[in-house]
Amino acid sequence: MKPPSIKDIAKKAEVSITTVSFILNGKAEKMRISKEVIKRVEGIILELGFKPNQVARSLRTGNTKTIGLIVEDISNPFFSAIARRIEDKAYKKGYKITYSSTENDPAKARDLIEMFKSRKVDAYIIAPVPGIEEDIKQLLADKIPVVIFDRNLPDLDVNYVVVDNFEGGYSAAEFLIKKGRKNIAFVTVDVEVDQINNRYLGYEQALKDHGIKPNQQTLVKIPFDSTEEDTDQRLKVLFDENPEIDAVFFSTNYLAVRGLFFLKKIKKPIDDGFMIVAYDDQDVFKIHTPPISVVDQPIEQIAEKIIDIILQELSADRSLPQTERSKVILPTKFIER
Amino acid sequence: MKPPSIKDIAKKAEVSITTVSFILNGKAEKMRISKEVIKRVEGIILELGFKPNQVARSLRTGNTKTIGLIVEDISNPFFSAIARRIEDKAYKKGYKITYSSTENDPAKARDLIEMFKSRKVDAYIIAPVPGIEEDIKQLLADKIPVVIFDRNLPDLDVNYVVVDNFEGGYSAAEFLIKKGRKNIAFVTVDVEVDQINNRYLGYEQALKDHGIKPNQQTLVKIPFDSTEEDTDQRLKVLFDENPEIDAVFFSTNYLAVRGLFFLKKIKKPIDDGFMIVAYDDQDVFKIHTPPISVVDQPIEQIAEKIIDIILQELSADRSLPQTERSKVILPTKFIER
DNA sequence: TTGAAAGCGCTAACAG
DNA sequence: CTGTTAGCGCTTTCAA
Repeated sequence: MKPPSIKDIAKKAEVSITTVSFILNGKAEKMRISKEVIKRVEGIILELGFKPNQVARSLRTGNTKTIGLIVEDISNPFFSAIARRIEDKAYKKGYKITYSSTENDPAKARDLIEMFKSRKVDAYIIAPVPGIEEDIKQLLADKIPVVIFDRNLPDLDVNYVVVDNFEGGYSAAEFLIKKGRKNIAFVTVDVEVDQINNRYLGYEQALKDHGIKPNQQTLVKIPFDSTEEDTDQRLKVLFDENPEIDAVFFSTNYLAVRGLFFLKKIKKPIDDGFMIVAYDDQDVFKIHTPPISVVDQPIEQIAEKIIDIILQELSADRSLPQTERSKVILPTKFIER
Repeated sequence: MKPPSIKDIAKKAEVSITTVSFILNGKAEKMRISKEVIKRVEGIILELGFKPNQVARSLRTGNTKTIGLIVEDISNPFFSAIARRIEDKAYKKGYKITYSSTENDPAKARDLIEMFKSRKVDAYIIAPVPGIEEDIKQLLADKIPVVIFDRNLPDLDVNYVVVDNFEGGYSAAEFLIKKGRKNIAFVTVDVEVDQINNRYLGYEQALKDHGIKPNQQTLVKIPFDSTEEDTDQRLKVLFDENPEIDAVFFSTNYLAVRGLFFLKKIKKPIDDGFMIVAYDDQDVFKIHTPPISVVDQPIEQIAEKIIDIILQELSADRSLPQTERSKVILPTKFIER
């Protein structure tokens, strides 16, 4: 009942296992193995339903045809959409994806990288949390392909695919300003990551460029692991203490969603007198009444770029001198609704 | 620069690799290896940052500590939410998840199972498509733990975790009937899977129990790979040809979302004269104006059950006679909004 | 209490 | 053109 091994095939076909191996790996031609032998062996392979044991192959060749995907939370639509597309393209090249969620916890992220390492994944796609620079550096030193995305780690020379978050923040704030908003609150997550910071900086710059002084009172940082109640509470404080707020810019998709729930709960209407802008486009924002304007990230392109870089590095000759790292910055698109 | 192997550790510690292996696997006690040796070896392991090569270990032991997750589409919130929870519990037991999306394509599903097989994943969690019964049977014959979820394959004796879809369909239809609806359309996906069928049967039964004759004119089956335009077109036909419709029951989350977009586009108001019910709860339905009533599936419980069954089978002694398969049917909850 | 050695299934260098 | 053989890194039996 055990699956057949290459040995069984060889025995049944009355050839050596080398021959079978060559046929398996498409090297039959090059080795000038006779047509008949190939035919016979292939027949037996089919007949016995033989599938090479990938684990043994991996041990021997050192590659697992597996890519490790490390994100913040696979159930976040942004990440699951990326995961979906990456999987698709990788599958076509014979790669599988194994994923893990960090929950923004550097210790967990580090642990995940360790697990992936011991499992010998061929390449890493990481939405990094601060504090894992060293681990990534280690990967790089070992010449393992790595692409980071969503957030950049500025002091690391590594492939990355990000969007222009500064521009994203700027465009959102500018839109609100042009709509006559004077007191635009900024609600964000309490994690010091590059992409979030840049969204804020863009927002700040837009205010300054239009002669508005950023108000620290209306800058709210919500802990990543905050409960719904806690988030609501913080938003309540924001609005209670700053009744003059006439717009809110949410720096992440899930905070915007929570914000919408909160506003609904307190029955604060979103209308000409009070506007909302979110980051990332999702069905929720399109379908909301009124629809919510968003800074849209080109998810498809992001995924495409990531997997392109990975596959290209995977197929490159590692002994050659390292080519330039890919640094991709994609534009965001402001969608007015 | 190559990572240290067990051999390196042994050499440096001046013991045999057997000793190191025993220490690594917590068998030091049982083998009565001296405290000092253990200390010394552990020190060196830490010092060299040695991590056992999981691939080699897998080849030897035959298990990979990896669970294969096969779903319809990882970017569907229902599946990504399940994926998230499964990952979490599996991680705590030292298991990793590798996922794949079938897109409801039996050929792809079969291919995925093959890939997972050759990669020797220890267990399978599958949201099955019709047509892969044989492959699953094969897995079962090989005594590999399998749990299917979301949909059941009625002729297979396999562990499953599903919700009571009949009841779900019934409750939704009954709700609409009690709200005075007379012409309730049923919009569903064109895939003959058990769970979708049962949703329909529940709906049908509810109508019959209340003396309403199901109308085949208002039963729409939309191909799984339908484009947005095509879906819209089919919905348009539904409404154009059946102006008497006063409610729609969407049998899947994504169809309901598309439906909401369509209704918005044609400006058909959802109000006392026209109601919508969806399957699966999502932010979109909560936040919609008016909010949409849904048949809620207990995602957390589903994930929990799945992983419990898997871990339990994984830890069970395979040589023992197969215990009863777990057949879990969880109730749905109708949420009136 | 520890070590030697076989072998998991496969690839590939080398020999014929 | 095909076969022999040496490992990849680890676990585990058996012996000492």
